[in-house]
Amino acid sequence: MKKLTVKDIAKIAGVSVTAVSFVLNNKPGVSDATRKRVQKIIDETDFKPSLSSKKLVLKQSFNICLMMNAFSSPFEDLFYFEITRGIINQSMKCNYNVIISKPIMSQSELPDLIYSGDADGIIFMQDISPALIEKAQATGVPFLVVDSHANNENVTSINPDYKKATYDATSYLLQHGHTEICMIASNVVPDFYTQTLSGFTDAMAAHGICPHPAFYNIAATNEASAYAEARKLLDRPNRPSAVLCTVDSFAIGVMRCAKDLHLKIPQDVSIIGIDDILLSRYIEPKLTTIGIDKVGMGTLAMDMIIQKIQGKTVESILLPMELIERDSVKTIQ
Amino acid sequence: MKKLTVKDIAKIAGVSVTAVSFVLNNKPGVSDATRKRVQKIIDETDFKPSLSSKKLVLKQSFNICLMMNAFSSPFEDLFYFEITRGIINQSMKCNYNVIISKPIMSQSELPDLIYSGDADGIIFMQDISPALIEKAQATGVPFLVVDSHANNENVTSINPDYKKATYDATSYLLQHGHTEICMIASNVVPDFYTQTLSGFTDAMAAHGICPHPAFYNIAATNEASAYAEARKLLDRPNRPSAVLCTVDSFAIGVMRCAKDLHLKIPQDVSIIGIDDILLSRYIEPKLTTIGIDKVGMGTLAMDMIIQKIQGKTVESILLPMELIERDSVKTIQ
DNA sequence: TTGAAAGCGCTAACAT
DNA sequence: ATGTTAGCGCTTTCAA
Repeated sequence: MKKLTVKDIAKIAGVSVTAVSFVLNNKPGVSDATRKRVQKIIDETDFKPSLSSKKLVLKQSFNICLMMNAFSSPFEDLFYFEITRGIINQSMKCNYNVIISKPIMSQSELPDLIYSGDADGIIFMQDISPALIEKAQATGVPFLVVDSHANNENVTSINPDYKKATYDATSYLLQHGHTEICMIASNVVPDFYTQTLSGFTDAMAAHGICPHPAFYNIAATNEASAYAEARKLLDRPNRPSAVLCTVDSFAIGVMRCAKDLHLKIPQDVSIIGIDDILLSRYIEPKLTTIGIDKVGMGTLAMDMIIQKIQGKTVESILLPMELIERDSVKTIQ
Repeated sequence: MKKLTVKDIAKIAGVSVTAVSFVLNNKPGVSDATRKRVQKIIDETDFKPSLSSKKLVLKQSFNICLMMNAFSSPFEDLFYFEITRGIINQSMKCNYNVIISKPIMSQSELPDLIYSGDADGIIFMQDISPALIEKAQATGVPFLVVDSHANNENVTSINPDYKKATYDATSYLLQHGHTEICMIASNVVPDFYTQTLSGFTDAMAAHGICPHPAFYNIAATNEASAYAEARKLLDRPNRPSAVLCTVDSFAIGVMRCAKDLHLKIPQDVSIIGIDDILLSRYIEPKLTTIGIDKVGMGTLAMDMIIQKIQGKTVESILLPMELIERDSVKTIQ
């Protein structure tokens, strides 16, 4: 059976295509009687108007491009995966599609679909290069950044409050009697590094402790390098009593290392992370960490990008994180 | 600056729109000289043709709809999440977009985008109801099912060989000296239940063992119910020496239960799963399981749906699974 | 309230 | 090889 068009419906109903269009889009300009009659035909024939043509004439795609960083896509990274779930769930409610893409040519170029007018808005995930921001701005397509770790005045962003999270994690450790605390931070994104660093030193200072740089000048990029750093840190007599990881995946590396060194967690070392990825509650012992509602972040991102598309001004937002107490930190006397 | 169109390019280059269209689509019909000249203008102006209009005239959307059953269970998601990664990666290479959606109104209705001609093909993930299959067939949009757990003649599907997987898991246990083996199976999908059941009993029979129905008439639906079943199973003197779970997430529930009962794994109970989800290699002890290349499954799904879209006939495929030996099974004398 | 008709920006059949 | 032109299926202006 041939696919029906507005023309067909108009013919069947004995009205003009204009009337059909008005009925389809709930617009005034048709009498109640006509509207009912047309609606009946639409229902009976189960007619769904073609989206392609609507998009063409409206110059809207009803697509949101979700741009992931080349290295950690939502489907490689459990943290972003949960945010993505929120984005997609919300997109369905808003009648938008989300198209997952990534920058081409080493992150400095937007994909064609942006230039082809096939996206009404862009959600960037994770840190974004200044070059990419510039390109995005040049297109005029509304965009925002989720978890950029940075605070750029010119860019609408949704960020967890990592500084406070680190402050809280450190305070938690201090409250449990730890003073020999090491921090393994991620230094891939400078802003993130700065935020976590000051969160850490501030909390230590609040307890009158000025940590030795060797205790916090420790950077990792992933689980493996966190393992390597932990090795240097833990494999000696005067090891710290606690290690704070600014990313849960690092904490998982540190835990693996501790086990390999036959150190018991938390009896021999306490470990705390930040992020609360899915794994954290399943590893042994369950990881104490600072978490955030990631699905909610995604929902928020979708709502905000739609606001921007509608031309409203949208403010950047800093989201609070919360301590999730599990089994990887012990109190020391 | 106004968005350029083929007309503009044609005017600038002093040729017809046909020439521009041919150049854009690498089609014959223009002289080399013209092609070069037009291409130069295209490059200089950084012109990208509108996709909406192309889609309208070609009656193609270049979208693949990925239909997921549930966004609920994080465990199930972990399995499909890796398949999705394969699908999306491959879609980018093929210049298709994947739009993630789910059936509306309690799984019996396809989303509007299918009826609006906004998807060239559908990939269903997980089991699919006969009603939904019928609806999909009625639309005429090519589709296939990934991990349907079933073998429907009329539906192109990609399935892991769960029967053989269960057979292998059981054999592995038997080879390690276990005879008192319990199986916790998933009974939400009848076909899956049947396959795993026969895999189990066949392997037992091959070793001359006819297991008591109480040892395999055990069904669960998720981690929590697997925990509950394990409780009944393990909390008694004559408990089995090994339990086989037809889904890794069940195994995780069983492990949690064993720990709560102060049973050591694998010293007191051996546990084996099927699926090899991301968690399985991180829990303690690392779960021995039967795995499959899930990203590869996704890649394959994308390739197959494109074949179908191109009108080629595509055969259903049964994929082999492989034993992944880790730490949750011990040898008994 | 209604309908005719002009596009939206492409592709491709057809004429030159 | 090149240009003219008729759609694709909608929305919306304008006239009736």
